[in-house]
Amino acid sequence: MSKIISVLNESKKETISKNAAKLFRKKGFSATSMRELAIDIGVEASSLYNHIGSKSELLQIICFKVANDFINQITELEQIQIGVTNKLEKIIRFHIHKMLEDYDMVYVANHEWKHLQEPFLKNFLNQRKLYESKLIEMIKLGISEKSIKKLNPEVLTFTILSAVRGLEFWQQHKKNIDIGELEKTMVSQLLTGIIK
Amino acid sequence: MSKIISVLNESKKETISKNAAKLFRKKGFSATSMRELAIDIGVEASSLYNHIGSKSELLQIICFKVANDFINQITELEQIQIGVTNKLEKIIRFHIHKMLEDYDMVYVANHEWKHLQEPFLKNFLNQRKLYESKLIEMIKLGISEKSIKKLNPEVLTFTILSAVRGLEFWQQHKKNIDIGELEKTMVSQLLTGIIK
DNA sequence: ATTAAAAACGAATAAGCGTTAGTTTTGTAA
DNA sequence: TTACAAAACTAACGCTTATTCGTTTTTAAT
Repeated sequence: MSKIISVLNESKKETISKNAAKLFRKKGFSATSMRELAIDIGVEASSLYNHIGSKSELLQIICFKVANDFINQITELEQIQIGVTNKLEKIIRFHIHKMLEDYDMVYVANHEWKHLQEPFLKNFLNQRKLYESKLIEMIKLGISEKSIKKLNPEVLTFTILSAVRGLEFWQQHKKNIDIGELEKTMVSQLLTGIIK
Repeated sequence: MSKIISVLNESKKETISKNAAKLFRKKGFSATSMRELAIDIGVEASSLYNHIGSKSELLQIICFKVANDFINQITELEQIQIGVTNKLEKIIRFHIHKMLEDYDMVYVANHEWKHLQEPFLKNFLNQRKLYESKLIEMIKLGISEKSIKKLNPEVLTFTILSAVRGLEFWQQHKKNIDIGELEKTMVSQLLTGIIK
């Protein structure tokens, strides 16, 4: 019928991936069919296979794109010579912006990674673990420098990660909550608490 | 072949539901087949339908069981005459214990509710919204009483909820992290922050 | 031992799935 | 205009899905 329409400088594979991310987020990976995806793009399901290898590949593209973005950011941040507290603030803000810019993909990477096939599943979990351990090390450093309270570093890390990964809620409250206020509140809450 | 084995005072429907929760958590609702569930229970798939109405009903049972538990807890808490800060601490601890006791069900209610069919989907989201708004009201009260910092109450609420909903991580770190330490750390972190 | 209900079974159904094959259309460059 | 490649199409494959049906087995009470 029609052709796959890509915006400037975007490959057809990218177009398909972004549409897939939208559907995977809304309906879940397993509950999304290639025929649905095809309808959204305006093409027959079989035509998609001129551009992609499999449904599973789409999930891989999404998950590893997100994983790489976060790994790259925290790796850059490790080089910079600023205090641990400042680094944590930057990480929180990065998560907020990422969730704003690439909502579908970040959501899918957070929620649908379990449907990755081996060896990609193991690979993804390693990336995730790497990110977590970098963050844990940061917090341990902060504790030894006495800028962070002496509490369990793993729990501190996972609580921050859970909080920022849960930023999906913000998509439903976009209209009522300004992003600047969102950032300010979350940074303040996670770093200095909520009690006066 | 064999029969569905139920432990004391547990109906067969409950046995099936708990096994379903375990599978839904591990593989997701859509990726779990009734045949797999039947194998886990030790029976043919068709036999399950002597006890349940549909696969969808299993998800309903799980989601609303969890929703009711949380609604009941916060409703009880509303009656009690203690400070807002104390209430928040109790809520955080309740989430931790719930995640410990009913991990599979809580996980499924948090992650697989989108596969509920109408009108159950709307109903569930209403329950969720009710819970959230009760929590928001609590925090607003705390702000007006000046026991809580004057920050956006919705963001404060969703950050706390995200943090406690993300408690799944703890299941993978059971061995390394004591539950008492977990509670102490999270309560301290969410209420008074991490910066010294 | 007889009977009735509960719960198991195997087989079948219709629908949907990801994917492939073969063919036709479309776009592009010579 | 011709030729070639890219990308669309239709049709079909083999498989899995939730669920239903009719029947048989098991359980429990008389």
